Amino acid sequence: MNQQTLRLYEMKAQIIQAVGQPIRLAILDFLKDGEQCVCDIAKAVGAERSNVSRHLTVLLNAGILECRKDGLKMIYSLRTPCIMNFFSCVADVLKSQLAKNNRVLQKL
Amino acid sequence: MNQQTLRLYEMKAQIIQAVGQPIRLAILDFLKDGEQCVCDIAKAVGAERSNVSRHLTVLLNAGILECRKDGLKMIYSLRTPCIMNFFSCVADVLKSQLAKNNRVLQKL
DNA sequence: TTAGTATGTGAGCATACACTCACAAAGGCG
DNA sequence: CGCCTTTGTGAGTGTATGCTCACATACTAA
Repeated sequence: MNQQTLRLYEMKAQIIQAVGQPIRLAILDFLKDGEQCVCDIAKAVGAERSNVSRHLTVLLNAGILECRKDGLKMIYSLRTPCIMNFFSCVADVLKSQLAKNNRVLQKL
Repeated sequence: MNQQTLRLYEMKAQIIQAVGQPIRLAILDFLKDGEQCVCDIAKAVGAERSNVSRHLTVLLNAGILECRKDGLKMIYSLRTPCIMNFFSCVADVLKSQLAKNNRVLQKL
């Protein structure tokens, strides 16, 4: 694997990793219906404001979110809504995984 | 966010997180063309055998890979090839991100 | 059986990550 | 102006992650 290929994998991994965290998944799920400010996001996902702020920074740096300032508030929104396609893929894997577990359970 | 919803996000996050690592991305990319044994995977991605073995365990636990034993060798393969749909989504985000960076660069 | 190969795993280490607390900056409102 | 709200960030902490080395296990072949 050459240096350039590795770099590409690293960039892709950064994006995927940004999505692979429960609270950040909840944030994306909450934002799929439209832009929201930090305090409302924090209420929706049930986490500390400062913590949510950091999670938003991660998603911002990964290029998944964008934000604009509106008076006191910072409004965050999905920059690439295609990111939501992720979730159907993940749901497929999850279903397949649970189905396998069920097969194992039934053999007990 | 109730306990059940949180649990669902955690399960999804586990799957996504399993994919969000450069070497594991390389492994999946290598396996998309067919099953392979550990030593060949290690050669392909250019990492230590023991390290590759652990990465394979992560992907196995996430339900993304499956394996079978063939004599001395353990043969790994994609269990849910739909996982490859991930990558086109990621590529979209990456392109969009690079395009934005280019626009910023041109303003300098 | 003995030697060699493929694989997985315990131990240890360095780093990254998620979280909380406290505080500072920016803006709205009396 | 002073006070409150919203947001981001530095510092500290505990845990998770990725990696390597050494070793044990399982199987093949002479």
